Amino acid sequence: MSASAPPCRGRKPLEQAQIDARRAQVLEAAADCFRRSGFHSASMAAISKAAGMSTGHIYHYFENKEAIIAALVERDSDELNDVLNSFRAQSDFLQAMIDGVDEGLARANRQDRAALKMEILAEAARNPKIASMLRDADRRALDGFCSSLRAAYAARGADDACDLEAKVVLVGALFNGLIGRTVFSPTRDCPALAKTMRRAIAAILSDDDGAATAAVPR
Amino acid sequence: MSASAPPCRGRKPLEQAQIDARRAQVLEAAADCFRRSGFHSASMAAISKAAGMSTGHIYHYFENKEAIIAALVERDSDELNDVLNSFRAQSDFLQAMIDGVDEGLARANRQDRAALKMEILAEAARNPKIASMLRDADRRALDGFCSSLRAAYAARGADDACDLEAKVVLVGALFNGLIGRTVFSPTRDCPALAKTMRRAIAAILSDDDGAATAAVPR
Amino acid sequence: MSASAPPCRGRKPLEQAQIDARRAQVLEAAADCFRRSGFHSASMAAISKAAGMSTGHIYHYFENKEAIIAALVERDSDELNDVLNSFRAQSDFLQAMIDGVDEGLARANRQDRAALKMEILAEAARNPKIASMLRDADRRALDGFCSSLRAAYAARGADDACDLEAKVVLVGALFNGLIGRTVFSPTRDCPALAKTMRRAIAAILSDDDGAATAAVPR
Amino acid sequence: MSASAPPCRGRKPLEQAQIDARRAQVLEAAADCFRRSGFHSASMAAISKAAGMSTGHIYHYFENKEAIIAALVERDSDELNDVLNSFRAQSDFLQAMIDGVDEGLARANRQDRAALKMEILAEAARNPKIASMLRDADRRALDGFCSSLRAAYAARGADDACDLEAKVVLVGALFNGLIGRTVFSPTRDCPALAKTMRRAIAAILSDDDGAATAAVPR
DNA sequence: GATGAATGAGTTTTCATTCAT
DNA sequence: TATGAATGAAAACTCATTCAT
Repeated sequence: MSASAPPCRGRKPLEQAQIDARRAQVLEAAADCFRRSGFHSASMAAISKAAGMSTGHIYHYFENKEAIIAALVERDSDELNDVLNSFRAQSDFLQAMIDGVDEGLARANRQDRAALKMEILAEAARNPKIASMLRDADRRALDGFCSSLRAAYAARGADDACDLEAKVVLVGALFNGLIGRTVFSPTRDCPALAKTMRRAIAAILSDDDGAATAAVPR
Repeated sequence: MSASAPPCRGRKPLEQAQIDARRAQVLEAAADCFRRSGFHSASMAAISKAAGMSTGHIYHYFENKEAIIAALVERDSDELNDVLNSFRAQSDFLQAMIDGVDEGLARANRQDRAALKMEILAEAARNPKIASMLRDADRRALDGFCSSLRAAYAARGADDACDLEAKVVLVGALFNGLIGRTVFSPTRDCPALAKTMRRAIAAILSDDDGAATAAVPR
Repeated sequence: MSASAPPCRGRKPLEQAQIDARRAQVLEAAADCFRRSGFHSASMAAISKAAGMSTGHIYHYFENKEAIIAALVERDSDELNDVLNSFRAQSDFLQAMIDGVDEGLARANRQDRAALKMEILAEAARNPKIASMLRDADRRALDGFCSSLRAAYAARGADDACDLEAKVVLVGALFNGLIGRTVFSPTRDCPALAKTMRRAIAAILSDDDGAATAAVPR
Repeated sequence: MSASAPPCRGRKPLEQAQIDARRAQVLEAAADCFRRSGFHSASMAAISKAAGMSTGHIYHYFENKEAIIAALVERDSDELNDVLNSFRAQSDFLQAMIDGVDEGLARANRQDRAALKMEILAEAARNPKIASMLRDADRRALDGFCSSLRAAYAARGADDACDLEAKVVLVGALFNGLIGRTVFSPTRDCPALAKTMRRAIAAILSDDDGAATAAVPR
């Protein structure tokens, strides 16, 4: 009400920054609700309450509930790109991936993130639009990792590594599989896990695909 | 479908076998609906229609919707045990795990199974009862794999392998991570993936935790 | 079907006595259920369980749920007649009514009877058929009491008492009002109540309607 | 009906008065439905239709159906207090009670009130929450009448009347018993009843508990 | 006579969405 | 911009009743 007092700038439409802030505010609230109740059991009333605004007003920022879900999925998908970029910023991309294990595990182990991730995957299984978003984000991340990896192998003088995409997919799967566990059984901090994980990643990324590797260990 | 009960309205007290068949019939229908729409968007009306019986009648076999979900989760949780047993039936447990990769990938890649799995994990994130069921099943499977693995290592004359549980968890994560991908991007049949997967599993299960392994692949 | 088997006493239709016994069995069970849950919240399933027979079978003895209710109302309505007859069996009808206070209070104070009575009255308010049954029973009881009272007054040499029906109605109201209390607040055994009650009934039944009686006591 | 709120869809935050009016509107509609069909057979759809609003909207004003019932019971319970207060406003409390007979009979004889009252008593028999509400209201009314009566007796120079509560209970029972009759047989206006009623009440409230009173009327 | 599986309409309640203010 | 009252179409679940056996 009195909040609409003009800053001398008249009754101009809220600047884009304002709008973005509001959207972020809703998104944050929605993420909380969705984590707790899932996409479909979280009511718009609950979201609006958590966001500190009226139900009706949310519809100024999002066309409907599905749009909120989509925006959240988008936001979540961006995160992997951040990780990619942080690896790229380091001198040795390969080593960065292995060194990133500890932080990766810590992320995988956060209940709230895990819950939302599972919610998103479940939604993707039934909502083609969401599936498509995930597919695109996945494509981008895969390409990014592959190109950086290719460069890393080259710098190391290795042959152009074969089956790069399969490698990246598997490293990703390792983390995502752990995220899945988190929802029912958060892993306590575990050095053994990190160590074994590093070894697994190293094995996946290594390029010597000698026949022996498929044999039983020792 | 596979229901051996004729669709006629039998009235003599159903024998247990009959009852079980009916329950399975409902479960099958429910799984279908849940895959398509998720636990909470699939209506009892849809399930009953798919099961070929009236809404009301479903409640003769399941106390409520949640009970159907729980039964499905139970059924799904049993599957890993079947895998464990099939490995145990083979002469070399370690090799069996590695040889099982192809079949495992095939399983992981089935859309319908993946969708239901994600639905279950998402539900676990918000429903403590479901989480607890998963936790129990996970515990049982983990214990089973660990004890068989321990025996396998001993037979091979290896030291008592350290961090066994971490190893098993990671191998599981690898598959579950791939299942997660399946919902948005089913992997076409891919020999490279299988090969890399075998190498990864071998590396995880191998017991030489030399410091070198944590280093970047040559 | 086979019920039409001819005599020889073999598969004869159940004797009337049998049928009556079954009906009574159902009625007893239904009364219990109705007391606990009311006419409309008590399910046929609950009644059949309490009666120790299948739901379907109840419909051999009663056309439908309403018929059970009606039969119960009928049964309940007969009770007042029993009281009337017990009074008539005594030498002094008037005195019998006053002496009956203690037993009457005891009856009025039984939770189960009170609950059913209120259920019946509530039902009568919405179900004309039940209302009509109550009206008829009430008419019969009223007439019975009035005629016995008239005889009693005559024997006592009193004038033909005026407003007999009003008197009887009021005595009845006294008891029924107490029954109403019982559902929320069963009166502990209370000599004061009985004493006051006797005085009230005596006053009601006494015929000297001197102007003074309408005045304030003392 | 008496709702002062125009049927237009106002959207500014309703003031308390508005809210109260809406609640009253729902209550009025519900009372009508309950009288006709009873608490459990009256559907929320019927109530909302009678109240002129959508089913969903009723839940803005009442948490659920039981809350509506409870509110109605509360409202009904308040009425006896009004009667008490009107008696207290008169110069002679005892006389007021006796003079109040005509109005009391008129009240007792209204079909709609009687139906609702029986519904409430029946509900109390199975719903402890309602029973408790009735118990509390009864307690308050009893205490109120007793204290006023005690004062009246004292003013009159009578001994402290004994068994006051029993007296009040019986006077109440007299009226409530008549209300019970009303549902199946509304008493036509009847001077004889009123006269006898006054005599009964006078007898109940009078304090001379001579042994003679328990004897048969001359 | 006796059973209880089966039906499907009906119940209460929730919720995304709209829109007058 | 912001509100929240209002809608009405589901949803899960219950239940009287039927009827093949």
